[in-house]
Parts: sequence; structure tokens; C-alpha cells
Amino acid sequence: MNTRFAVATHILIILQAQQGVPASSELIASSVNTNPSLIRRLMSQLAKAGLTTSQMGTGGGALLARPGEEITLLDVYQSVDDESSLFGIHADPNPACPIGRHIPPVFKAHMQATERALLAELARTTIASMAAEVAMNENNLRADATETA
Amino acid sequence: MNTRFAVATHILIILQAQQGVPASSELIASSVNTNPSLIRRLMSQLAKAGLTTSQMGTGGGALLARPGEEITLLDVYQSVDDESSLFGIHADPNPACPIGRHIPPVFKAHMQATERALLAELARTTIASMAAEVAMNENNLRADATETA
DNA sequence: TAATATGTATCCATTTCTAATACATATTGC
DNA sequence: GCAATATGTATTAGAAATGGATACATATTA
Repeated sequence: MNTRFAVATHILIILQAQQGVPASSELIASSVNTNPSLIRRLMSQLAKAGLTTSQMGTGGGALLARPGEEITLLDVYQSVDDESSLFGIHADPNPACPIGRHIPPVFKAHMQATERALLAELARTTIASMAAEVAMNENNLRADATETA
Repeated sequence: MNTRFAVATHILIILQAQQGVPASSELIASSVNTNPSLIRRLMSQLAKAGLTTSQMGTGGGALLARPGEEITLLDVYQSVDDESSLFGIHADPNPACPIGRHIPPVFKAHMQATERALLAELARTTIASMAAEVAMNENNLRADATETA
């Protein structure tokens, strides 16, 4: 599986944490530990989906296009993943086989039902809530470090 | 995405339709439209998971190890897909980044919840019911052909 | 003993994914 | 206006995953 969904989520959590200050692709790439080009390519998809906007020039970078409370994992997933990727299917069973020729439509129908369950679950989590979890983990980490010292 | 899950399902539906008559990897490969080696590789995993058994020698082949009514898509999915494949994640965010270093655990937690929803949906469908759908589609096809003729 | 069929290993071509680089374009600040 | 900064996109190349194909030892049947 590719990591586009995970990296896109990573990007948006950073933007949420930035609280309105633009983040450059270089800054984000440093957090993700990849190169700015990949970030900009993903950002392009997020922008097309209406999740982010960008500002060029000095002090520029990316911003959330709407509040993190109103962006769910479903939005992220659908913006970076082309629809047909979750469950692959063999394209060309033997058309002369009375069983094989019916597998694709039957299998696809069940996979669509499955995918609906998955999308519904994704819609229950927002970028804002994930950013809050990240912040809480960081606070706990710092508190532990202080106690130990 | 790979097609292992789809092909494994295809195999099991054929075995269900065989009603106890062993199916050779060559017969199955002809229906799937691939080579027998791939079928045998998948079958090996299905056998390890306890879904099928095999008989060598003349007239041999694969059989369902238990009734198709007691094999769900969840069983199939888990037997051919290594657990960590559904949602990929970038392995190494910057450990010095107070946000980036918390992304993997937070993301994984949500993906586990999502995957649970998916698995629950898969568990609702059996090989027997899918085989029945395939048979019904085939009957409809033949009925249409007769009417037209 | 010959024929059939599995189970597994190996090799190869294709595709997919990511890294890296380059460059045109837009915006900021002096 | 000009230099610096940053995006948006194209292109190339390398790595990894996937499936196709072949080979062969082993087991079973007749």
C-alpha cells in the first residue's frame, strides 16, 4: 500500500497545528522526512479537493482552506486516493467459464458495501481531533521528561 | 492494489460450485485466466488457514475444508493478506519534530478502528452466498438467451 | 511403473511508488 | 524594478511489489 493517505494526513495535522501561519513545503518535508517535491504534489491534490490553499513568495506556504473541525479523514482519503484502489480485482477471467465470468460483478458489489462501511468510519474522525491527540502525546512526553530529570 | 483477495475468493467460489468434486489448479487457472502456479501459491495459503485441503494424484485437486456456509470473506481476506497492508504509513518521520514523531501511533490507532469496521462487514458475507449469486446470474443469462432465441 | 497433480523455488517483465532534480511562474519586500 | 522566496509541474531514475512462467521433487492413483 502506498503512503499517500498517511502523508496527506500528516500534512494537514501540521497545518492545523500552525494555527494560521503558512507552512512551506520544505518545513513539512522535514517533518515527514521526505523531499519537498512529494509534499507539493500531494498538496496539489489537497488544494484541488478544497482542503488547502497556498501562498507563493516570501513567508508563503500552505494553509487549511477551512477549519480542521470540518475536515474528516474521509475528505483526505478521497482527495488523494483514486477511487478504485482499495480492493484490486483480476480484470479478465475466462468469459467462457459459467462461473468465472460472473465473479467480477459479484465481487465488486460486495466490495462496494465493504468500502461504504470503511468510508463511514473515516468520516467520524477530524483533523482537529487528531491534532489534539498529537498535542496531548507531546505534552505527556514532556511531562515524563521533566519528572525523570 | 494486488488481486490476491479477489482471486482467492474466485477459487473458493469454484470449489463451492464443485460440490465435493476436486478441482485441479489447471482447471481453476483456466477460469481465473492465469497460470496454475499462481493458483497453487494462493491455495497453499488457503490450506494453511484451514479453508481448503488438497489431494494429489489422478483425479485429485482442491476441496473446501469446511462448508461454504461457514467460510466468510473475512476468513479469506485474513488468509491471503498480511495484516499490515491495507493502509500504508511512512515509516520514519523526523523524530526531532514535536508533531511528526507522534503521527505514526495516532494514525495507526485510527486505522485500526477503521479496519475493524471493514472486517466486520467482510464477516457478513459467506462463500456459499456468493456462489449462489453467481449461479443466479448465470441462470438469468441463460434465460435471456433462450427468450431471445 | 507410468501418469497425474501438488508444493515450492526461482527467474523475469511489468508496474507502481518514491526520490531527486529542474524550471517556469507568482508573490513579497526592499 | 529587482532579488529572494516559494509554489506547481514535468521528467528521470531507482527500488519495491506483483504476477507470469518454468522447473522439479514429492505424493497419489491406476
